[in-house]
Amino acid sequence: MVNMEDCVKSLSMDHPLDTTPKYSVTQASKLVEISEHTLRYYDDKGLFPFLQKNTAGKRLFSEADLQWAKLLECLSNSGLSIKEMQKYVKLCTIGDSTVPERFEILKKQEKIVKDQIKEKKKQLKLLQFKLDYYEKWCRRI
Amino acid sequence: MVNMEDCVKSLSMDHPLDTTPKYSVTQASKLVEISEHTLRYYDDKGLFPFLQKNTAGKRLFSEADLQWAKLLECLSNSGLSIKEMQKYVKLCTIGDSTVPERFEILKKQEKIVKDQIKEKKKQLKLLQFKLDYYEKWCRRI
DNA sequence: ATAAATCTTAGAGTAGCTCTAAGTCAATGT
DNA sequence: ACATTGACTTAGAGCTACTCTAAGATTTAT
Repeated sequence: MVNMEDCVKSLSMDHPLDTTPKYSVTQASKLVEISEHTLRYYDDKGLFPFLQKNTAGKRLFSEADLQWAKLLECLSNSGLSIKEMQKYVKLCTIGDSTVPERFEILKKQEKIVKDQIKEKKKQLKLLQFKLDYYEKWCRRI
Repeated sequence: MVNMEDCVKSLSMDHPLDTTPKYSVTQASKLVEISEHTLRYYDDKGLFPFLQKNTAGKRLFSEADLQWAKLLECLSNSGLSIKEMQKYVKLCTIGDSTVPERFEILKKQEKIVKDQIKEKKKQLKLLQFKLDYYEKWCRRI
């Protein structure tokens, strides 16, 4: 069994990983720029396996949880579904034996993001072509 | 009042614009790589203002419609909502007087796509950092 | 101690597809 | 000529990932 630190330590380059509960959902939301709704939604879906709650049931995010949130956002934005993220979380909680499988998941996402960048560049070109056309049209009047 | 050609001619760089109805929804879908469902959905939403139907009510896409579909896809992928696309379509059908407004819409989308590319690059970096970490971990075993 | 702020949950609402079902129509085989 | 096939139509249901709302609990400020 593995802990939060193992899951996210690759994200903490310079700072030692801090798992002490510190931030309310509102504070966390502001720090990671993800809506409170989404943070709660992700937690409800089990995507914060190490998130703590105080006696009153309030969520308390640590620095490590914030880093983890950033990874979730990255995976989601690159097209991973909630279900697939749940699977990834599960693999993380199982432990080191799942590293190769986790590697494959991220490798696949890496390719997807690369393709997305290519697509975005195409979109940009198309928009700029139209803008250029409109600009010329305006000058010709 | 403006026609289909005006709306999409900036997209037809080398080829003369062809507005003759040619392709069924299935054929069009394959050509532009957008699902039949989505093409019908966009048409139902009024996003193909010049799309023709034959006597039996079947949609017939011209080359110009295919180019237009590509633009719709681009706008959608860059984050424009259906409502905003409907507005853009409306401006196109009104005519030349709306070119400045259309320009502003596309200019805004250009900025958005540029930001999206930056975001994607950040995501890629994060994934590659994790991949690198996993790789090192595997070798260390 | 009362009011305001901040949190909780369950569940409804939304956007943009995505799919299904039931029916229409043209082309082809017998 | 007529049935079958297959590609199309529509209306509307279903899905995903949020996004918001309402009702209630707890903390904080006066």
